[in-house]
Amino acid sequence: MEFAMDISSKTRSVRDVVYEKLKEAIIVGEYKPGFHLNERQLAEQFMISTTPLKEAMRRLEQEGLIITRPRVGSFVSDDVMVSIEEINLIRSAVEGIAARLAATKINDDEISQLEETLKEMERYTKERNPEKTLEMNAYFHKLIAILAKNNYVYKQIEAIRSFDLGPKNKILSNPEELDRALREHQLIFKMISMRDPDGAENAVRSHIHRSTTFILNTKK
Amino acid sequence: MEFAMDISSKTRSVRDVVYEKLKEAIIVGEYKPGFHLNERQLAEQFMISTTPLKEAMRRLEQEGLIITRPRVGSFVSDDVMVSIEEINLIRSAVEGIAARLAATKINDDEISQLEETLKEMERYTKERNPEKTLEMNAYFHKLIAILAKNNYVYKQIEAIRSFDLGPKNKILSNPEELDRALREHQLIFKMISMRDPDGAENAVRSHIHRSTTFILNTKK
DNA sequence: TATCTCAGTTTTGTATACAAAAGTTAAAGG
DNA sequence: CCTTTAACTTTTGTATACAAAACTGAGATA
Repeated sequence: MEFAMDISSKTRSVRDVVYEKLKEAIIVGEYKPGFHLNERQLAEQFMISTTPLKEAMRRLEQEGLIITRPRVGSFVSDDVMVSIEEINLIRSAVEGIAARLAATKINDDEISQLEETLKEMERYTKERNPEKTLEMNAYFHKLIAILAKNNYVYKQIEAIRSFDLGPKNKILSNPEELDRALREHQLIFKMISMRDPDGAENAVRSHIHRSTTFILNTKK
Repeated sequence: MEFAMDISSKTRSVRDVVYEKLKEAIIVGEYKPGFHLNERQLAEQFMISTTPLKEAMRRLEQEGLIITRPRVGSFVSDDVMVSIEEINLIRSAVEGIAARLAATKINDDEISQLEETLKEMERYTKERNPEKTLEMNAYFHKLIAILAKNNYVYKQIEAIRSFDLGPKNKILSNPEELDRALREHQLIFKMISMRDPDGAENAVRSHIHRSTTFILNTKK
């Protein structure tokens, strides 16, 4: 399976690596809200200079994960720990727009490509292979983001997805959930291939919303 | 050269100023899609070093406005010129979520604050003062973004809003449009103050959507 | 006691130097 | 004539040095 828009494999510059490390550390709570990300200290820890560190921090700042007070320092944002529910609200909204755009722009070749992905997902779901199914699940969503043909939308979705670091996968591996998700993905595909923007947006929104509430309810 | 003077502002750092300058230049089309943002060349033009320039570029990269190929350069993204329609789709989706969150979190003091803003907008609308009305319009939307109490959402909305640089204001100064917008804002306020998340989200979405199509239809 | 001042410390902001990768061109070899 | 290769050029990536703003705290003063 080749990923059409894989940007990360070859570009492993220091600034990218440290960006990912810092982001993960913030999201998993290793750096707690309010924590001072001391430039020199971090540079020493990572054994790098401040230049790539600064570049990574500007990206985190742009995402709202850290707040920088000039000449004082960068601090982990107080409301990084927005609930999974809120993050997924935004995700469902933006991915919904992606589906809408994809429905208006998709061509026949791309419909085949999307269908191929769906078929593969169906196969893995019937084989009860949760790992592969979830992998195809992620790719299906990513493909829609690509088919929106709007780099801004794509970037936003990737940024939001990187917040997912929890034990989500175990929950979603529930067989009934996999079947439900498959049916919803089939609906999404149908709407996009029919070039129905409203239908596509709604299908994605309700899918993400339902799947999120499922996770929340299962957790407790 | 012509940019150098503006950097004298002491309150903001060079990296922030140059970020805004570059962003505006990209949005208004001064730097066209595919244009190579040469680090050293730009640094010379702005009469600054490459460090703050790099930091600004990482923010633009994070936003998807430029694409950086390692050791090659940063280039204005090919699809920066997404139509005003697409930008506003995303905006309506994210501001819709902001309204939803605001409806679930708002307290009585904040309802008064929002009402105050609305009343001021009513006054200016009745006085037929388009400039002030639009100013309050912007503030009303911003206040909702703040009341969502989610820094991520706030940041996204601010980032999207910065794309607005067109002759939008003239179109929106149409008296009928101002009246229509006022009624819609009243509905939005009502929904949020009633703590109705669905109603609030729908009200914002349809308001932004209608107002956008009005602009598009008026333009031609 | 409370507040103001000012020097000392901390921390980031910016500039510059150098290293390394990618791109380019032209000559050599088939 | 086309392809390969290797030197050369261009451009970014990273490290380091220094400047400047913000914070801190002790001592003076009202």
